[in-house]
Amino acid sequence: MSEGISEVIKGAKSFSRSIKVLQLIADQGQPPSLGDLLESSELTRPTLYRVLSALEAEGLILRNGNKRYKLGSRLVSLAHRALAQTDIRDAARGTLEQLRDTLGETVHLAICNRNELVYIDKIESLELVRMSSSIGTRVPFHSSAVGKAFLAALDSTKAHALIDSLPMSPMTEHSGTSKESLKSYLKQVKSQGYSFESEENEKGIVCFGAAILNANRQPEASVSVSVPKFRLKEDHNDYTVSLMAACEAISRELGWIE
Amino acid sequence: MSEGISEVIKGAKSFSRSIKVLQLIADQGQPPSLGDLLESSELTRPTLYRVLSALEAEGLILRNGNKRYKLGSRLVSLAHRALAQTDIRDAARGTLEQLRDTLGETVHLAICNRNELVYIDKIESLELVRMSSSIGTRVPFHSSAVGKAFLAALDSTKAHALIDSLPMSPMTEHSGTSKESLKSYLKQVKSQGYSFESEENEKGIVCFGAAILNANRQPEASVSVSVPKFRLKEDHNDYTVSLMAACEAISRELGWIE
DNA sequence: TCATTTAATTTCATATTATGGACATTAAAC
DNA sequence: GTTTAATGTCCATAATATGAAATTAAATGA
Repeated sequence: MSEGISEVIKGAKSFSRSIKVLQLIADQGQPPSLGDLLESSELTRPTLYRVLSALEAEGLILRNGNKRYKLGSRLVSLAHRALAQTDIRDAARGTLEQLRDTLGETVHLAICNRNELVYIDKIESLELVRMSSSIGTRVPFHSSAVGKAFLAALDSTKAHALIDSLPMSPMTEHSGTSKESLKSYLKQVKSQGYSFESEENEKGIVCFGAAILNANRQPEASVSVSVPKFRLKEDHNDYTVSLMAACEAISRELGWIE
Repeated sequence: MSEGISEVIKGAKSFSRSIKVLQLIADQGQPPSLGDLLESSELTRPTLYRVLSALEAEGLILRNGNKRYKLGSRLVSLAHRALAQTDIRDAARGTLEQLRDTLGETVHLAICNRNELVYIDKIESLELVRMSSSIGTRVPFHSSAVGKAFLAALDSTKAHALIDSLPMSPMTEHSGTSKESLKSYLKQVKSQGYSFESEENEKGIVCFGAAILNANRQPEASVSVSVPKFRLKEDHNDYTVSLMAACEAISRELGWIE
C-alpha cells in the first residue's frame, strides 16, 4: 500500500532502505521470517540481515522465539510522543466531543500521513454497535470522507497532483477507483462544504467529512462522523450542519479567517 | 533519558545516528530548531541536515511553519500496527477488565522497551479522578511497580545487570535512587509475589505491580493497579490478591506452568 | 542415524554512500 | 543598509554499507 512513495534523500539511501523493511514488517498479516522478507524486499541476504539487526537493536522490531519479526514497543512510545506534540488534538478535542454528543455517533480526527491519512483522535459514540477503527488506523484519500474533505480543501493543483499519485485500490466493492470522477466530486465537496461516502471505505459504514483549515487557509486535518448504515437518518442535514459548524469553530481556533 | 543505550550494529552506524536524532526530537519539551538539535547532537550541520531531511521524507518527523521539528504521523500508524501485533494485549484484556471491575481502579499493562517499560494497554477506572498516563507512556524500572515486578521476575543475574545499566533518575522526591536497595527490595517482591511503590513514580499515585510469565518462566509483561493515594484502602490484601490472581491467570494462558 | 538440503549467520574486499570543511543563501537584528 | 545569525548546499574523500562467498545451524528425507 505504502510502497515506494517516500522520496529518497541523497546520502540517506540506506536509511530509506531500513525504513522500507520496517514498513514491510508492519504490513505483513503474519509475523514474517527472514526468508519471507528476503522474498518481498529487494535486499540481499546479508544486507537484510544487517538491516533487521539494526532495527532490532533500536527496539523498533523484535524477533520472537521462532525467529519471526514483529514491530517493537519503541514505536509505541515514540507515537505517544508524536501525539503529545500534535497541537490540533488538544485544540479540537472539546468541540469534537460536543459533536459526538450532538449527533450520538463516532467522530474521527485525521491528518495526512504521506499519501494517506491516519486517525489521531477518536471520540466514540456511546451506542453499542461501534467502529472497529482506532487511533493509528490509516485510511486512503480516495475512499474515505476525511480524505475527500482534505483533498477538496487543497489548492486544486495540489489535489490533482496528489490524486494522480494515488494507487486508488478499492477498499470495498463500493469504492470508486476513477481519478477523474474523484476530481469531479471534489468540486461538489468544495461547494457544499462536506464530503460523503457510503460503504466505500468499510462495509456497513457511512461517513460525512469536512476539513479543518489553518491560518494559511490550508487543510490541517479533517473530521468525520461515522455512522453504521442501519442507524443513518434520512435527513443528512443533521450530520452535515453540525459537522461543518464544528470544523469551522476549530478552524477559527487555528487562526483561519473566512 | 534513553541516551546511548542502543547497541550500534556494524554496517548500520548511520541508521543508528538517525534514530538517535529522532529520539532527540521526541524528548524535547518544545519543538527544536535545527540550531537546537545541532547543540544537542554530536553531528555536524550538513550531516544533521541530511538526517533531518531523510526523517522528514519518511514522514517520521515534520517541520512546521517556523522551521521547528516535531514527530510525524507515520509513527502513529506504525505504532498502531505494533500494538496490533502484540499478542499479549488480546490475551490479557478480559482478565484485566475484570481486575479493574473488582478493584474499581485503573489497570496498566506494560512491556519492556529497551531500558524502561512502556504501557501497551490501560483499563481505566470509572472514578472521576483518573490517571494521566496513557498507552505509550514510558515508566522507569526503578520507580514503577511494573518495573520492579518485571525485574523481580527476571533471573537475578539479568536483573542485576539491567539495574547496573539504569540511570536511576528520581521521578519524584519519593523515588529511591540506590541500586543496592532496589536489588534488595526485589528479594521481597519475589517472595511476596507483588511489588509496591508509593509516589515514587508520580505524585499522589500508589501502585501495586506483578509480572506475567511465559512458557519459559520469563517475564513477558507486567501489570499494575494504580490508585490515587486518597482512595487507597488500609488493607492492601484486596489489591494484591486480585492482582496476583489475574497475573497468574494470564501467565497460564501464555503457557506458564508453576 | 546419517546425508542432503535449506535456512540463518558471518566474513571481508571494495563499491558506494555518507561525511564534514568550506562556502552560499536567506532571514533576522540593529 | 550593514552585520550577525540561521539555514542550506557542494563535493573530495573517508568511512560505511554492500553482497559474493563461506560457514554454521536447522530441517528434511531415506
